[in-house]
Amino acid sequence: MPKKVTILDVARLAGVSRTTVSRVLNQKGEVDPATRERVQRIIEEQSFVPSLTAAGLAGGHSRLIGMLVPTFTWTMIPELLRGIADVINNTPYELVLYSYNDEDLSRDQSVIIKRVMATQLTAGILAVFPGRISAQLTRLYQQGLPVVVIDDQFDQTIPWVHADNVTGAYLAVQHLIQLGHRRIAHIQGPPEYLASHDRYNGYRRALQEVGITPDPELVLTGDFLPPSGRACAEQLFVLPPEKRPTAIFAATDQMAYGVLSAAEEHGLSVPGDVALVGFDDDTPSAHVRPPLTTIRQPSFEMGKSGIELVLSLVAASDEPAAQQHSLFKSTKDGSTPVQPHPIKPARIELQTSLIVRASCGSSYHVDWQHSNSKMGGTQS
Amino acid sequence: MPKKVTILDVARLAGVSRTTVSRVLNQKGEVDPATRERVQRIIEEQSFVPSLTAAGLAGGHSRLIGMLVPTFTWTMIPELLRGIADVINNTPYELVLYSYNDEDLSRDQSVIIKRVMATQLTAGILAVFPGRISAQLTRLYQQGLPVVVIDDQFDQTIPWVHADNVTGAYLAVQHLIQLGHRRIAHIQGPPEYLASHDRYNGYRRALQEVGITPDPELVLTGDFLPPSGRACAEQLFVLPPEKRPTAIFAATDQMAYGVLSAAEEHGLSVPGDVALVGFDDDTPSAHVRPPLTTIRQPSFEMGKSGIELVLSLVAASDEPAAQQHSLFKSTKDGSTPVQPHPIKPARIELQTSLIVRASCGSSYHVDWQHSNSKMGGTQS
DNA sequence: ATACTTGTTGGTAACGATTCCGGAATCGTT
DNA sequence: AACGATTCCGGAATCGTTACCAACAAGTAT
Repeated sequence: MPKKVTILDVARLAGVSRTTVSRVLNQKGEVDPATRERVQRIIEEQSFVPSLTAAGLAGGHSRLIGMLVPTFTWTMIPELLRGIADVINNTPYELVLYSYNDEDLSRDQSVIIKRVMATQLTAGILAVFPGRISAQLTRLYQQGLPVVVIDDQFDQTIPWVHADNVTGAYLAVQHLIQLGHRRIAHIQGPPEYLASHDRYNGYRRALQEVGITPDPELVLTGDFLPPSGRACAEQLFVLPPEKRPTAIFAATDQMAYGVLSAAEEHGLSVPGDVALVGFDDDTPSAHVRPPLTTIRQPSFEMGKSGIELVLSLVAASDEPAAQQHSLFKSTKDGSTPVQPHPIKPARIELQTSLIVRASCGSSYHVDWQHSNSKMGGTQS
Repeated sequence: MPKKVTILDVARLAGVSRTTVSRVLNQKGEVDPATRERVQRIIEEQSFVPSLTAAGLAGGHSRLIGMLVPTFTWTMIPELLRGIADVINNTPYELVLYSYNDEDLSRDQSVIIKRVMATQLTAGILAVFPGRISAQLTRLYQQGLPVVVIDDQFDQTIPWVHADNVTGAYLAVQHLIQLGHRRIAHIQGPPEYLASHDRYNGYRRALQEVGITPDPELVLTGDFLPPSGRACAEQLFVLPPEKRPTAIFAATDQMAYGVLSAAEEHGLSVPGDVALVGFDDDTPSAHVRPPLTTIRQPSFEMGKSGIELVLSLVAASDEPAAQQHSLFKSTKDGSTPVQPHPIKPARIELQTSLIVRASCGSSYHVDWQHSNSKMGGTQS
């Protein structure tokens, strides 16, 4: 049980001043290789870890990255977290979790943002699927706080990381077209999320490419969850036979599960009577009956890229401290000019890939290798 | 954009010293109602929020709660987080996320613990499904850090919150027995997790209660995930007919999905040829074919109770600051005596409930209402 | 040899809040 | 009118670290 060893203790043991220890800690300034070595050994021996708290206070910058996560349960969040943790664990940074309820929009949103702002606790923000909240994030970003958004953004200002939803949806629908389907329905997600639009657009593009005009009657809106998928499917199944779709592209696997239930109830076979393709490649999708053809997103990589981007922005706003400081040292001469990020918005787009299983009625031999994916592959 | 208002600014505006402001902030000491009022108004006007960093440094205690989460994807984690966030959002505390990889045990474990210890960043720890790491947590707890464990603990020292896995499993198996099954197999989880043992014990108990001796050949071990469930099921399905089980109780829904796959491949019908019951009530379980009978855990409540317990422990170790301080003020007179928590270990057990669907072959009318659950109920 | 770099190091003042302790104001008693 | 008690408030030290600036040694140019 280490009895709280401080930087001063290390300094004493190494026979130097705490300034020097601090220097080797932050690899700033010149330190004689010999002393650096010595200090580092002592640090190791004492298993000394500088107090984040004190460092934050003194240095004016914190080692904490805020992570905004909606309580709304996206299935890919756990995988995303894995990617994020993977990176964070190799840095001196820690994650602060801000969870907010995306449902009751009015209250929670500004409260959370205020909390993030006010405590001045974090050096940067990684927002996962911000949905409606993303407007508020823009404000934060413009005030100089490094912010990165994962997967959801309408205006084009904040750095972001996202999967190529358009192409993913395009691949899915193209696949159905190649299997001979012409009346293809789409169950889209709520309009608050960019992903909903992107997937819809991919759907449109694939149809239009082969000269099919999208039929508005075949495009329904769900909320990403199974019950809504079931409800939409029921609407489709009661259409007169000539108007009924022969295939359905659901914007999430979860909604596809709902479609499966509805089909069973209506005595329709999948893929015999209707083909079905989902989106997300949730774990259970390989195990439902029939196994679900779907689009896989590189969740792990998205998390990884996202946090790396935040970290690089934070680092960048530390280096050119000269100008950036104007943000915090409120000069007495009146208004402190807000200094936006000089870095151009970084956008990282990751690729999606088609996973062919039984629910689309494919013989598993369709030529889909020309997809732009590196991860393609049928799985058990 | 608040230009970083400090406690000193508030003090000036209110015409008092920062000491007084601090007092109204922490409701310590006596402050004249009038001045308190005035100060509070200024605080409100300036939307001043004290810096957690500075407060932590000065006060010796932090407003951060560490949350240990394995990267291993438990399906109930999102729901658990919701419960935790729900509570935290109404307190001045924030969550720090420590994610660790439960797979490569040797390295990550001590690293994480060291990190938690060393940075002295958090006032308490909430550990979710710690599995193998739980021994290390005991050490932390004994050193005086408030620690609460959710769902996993072998020695009986740390406060914990858990679902009643034994009774859950008991209910599941009892239900199968009531349906007439006698040869009931169990696919259990890895021995590192307490839940695996508990569920196995519930299984045993239900069998023994009706005079059936558990057949070791019918108890297999998986790793909670679908492929392992499939592998175990295959082992069972190749048994000679007279030894083959007529029902399977899988320790997780995910493994049950694997069983479903295996059954299909072997041309066995569920529940016709084998009945199946899972555990966890994952979202997709209502949508697989056939819908899965399972045991539901109150994940949300578990999260809620867990964080509340941590918070109360933290509060308790703040109040009687006198003795507790001996922990941190390492006296010169030699060894600092370690002061264990005076509070008796709190244990909170939440109830589980049987969700009857089609996979067990029940007609949905079995009398299972005598379960100890308040949440019972068949769902679509 | 002197002055001037260059490279290293130490001293000291922040950072923003809490906490201990002593002093002033208020009040009721004798 | 004076006194202690009680309430309320301010001064100054402190937490562990970083930032800034001055100081010192050694090496090089003059």
